[in-house]
Amino acid sequence: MKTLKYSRQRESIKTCLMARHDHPTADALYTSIREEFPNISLGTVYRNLNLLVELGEIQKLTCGDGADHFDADTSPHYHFVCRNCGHVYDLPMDPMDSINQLAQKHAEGQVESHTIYFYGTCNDCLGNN
Amino acid sequence: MKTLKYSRQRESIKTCLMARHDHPTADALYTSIREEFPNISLGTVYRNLNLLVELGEIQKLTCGDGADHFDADTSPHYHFVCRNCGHVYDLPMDPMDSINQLAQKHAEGQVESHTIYFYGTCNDCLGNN
DNA sequence: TTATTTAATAGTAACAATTACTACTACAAT
DNA sequence: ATTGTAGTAGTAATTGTTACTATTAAATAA
Repeated sequence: MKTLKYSRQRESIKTCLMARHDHPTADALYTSIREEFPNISLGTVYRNLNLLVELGEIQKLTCGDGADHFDADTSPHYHFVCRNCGHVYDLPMDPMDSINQLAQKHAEGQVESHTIYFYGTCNDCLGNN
Repeated sequence: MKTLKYSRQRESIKTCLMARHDHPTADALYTSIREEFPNISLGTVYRNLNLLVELGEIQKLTCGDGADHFDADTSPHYHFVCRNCGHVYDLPMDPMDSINQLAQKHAEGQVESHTIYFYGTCNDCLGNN
């Protein structure tokens, strides 16, 4: 079995992700971490992000804009994606666990979880701010 | 303004997509279309799939497995994705339009639509079949 | 029908996001 | 200290997708 070994880079990746709430892509995170670790490798960022996802310490968001985004908040919650600027916002609404049962009635298999992405235009892009 | 011109390739792409219900990727569709058009180009498949999406004649599914999938059924409906084999199944359940209003209460912008993907293990992978 | 215009194509190159590889480094358990 | 192994930087390779270019073919007009 492989024992996990401490690394400053991984710590920094997680700390940095926890500090921001804009659900950055691997590349965006890479850019901000380079301020602290000027010669960190993009591969290191990807590898550790995936490792942290496997450990259940962060979660990956695939909202359909090409690149995956990452979120340090692992509690089940939904996201609102602006079709105009691509910004991803947390949606502080209760998770609807009941819809799994709803889906289960029609599914050809065992339903375990679900993801929801809401799409629209954010206040910034609407000029309401 | 650009007028749309008929092409056998596009027709075949749409016909082929309508004939199957396994939500193929562009590459999978490319493979089956090559039986009829042995020298069709993968770029042609991508270009026409995206064009058909823009025209609203098909829809694109981004279920998080890397490649986009395509669905000739444009009516709003949800999908069940097997985490084991990657298969994508239609979920014949009513669309829950009301959850847009729910999300709207907490969203920092104008909510227009949503997507839901249910994840789990399909009957084939469970051995229930 | 032929000629003309222009969208669509095949083939290939380019691209972006991500992963794999390799030699080297650093942690940690003898 | 030595040694085993996880982690790293740097780079190459892969994958999914889009862009480019010369050519083909569909629609329109003569």
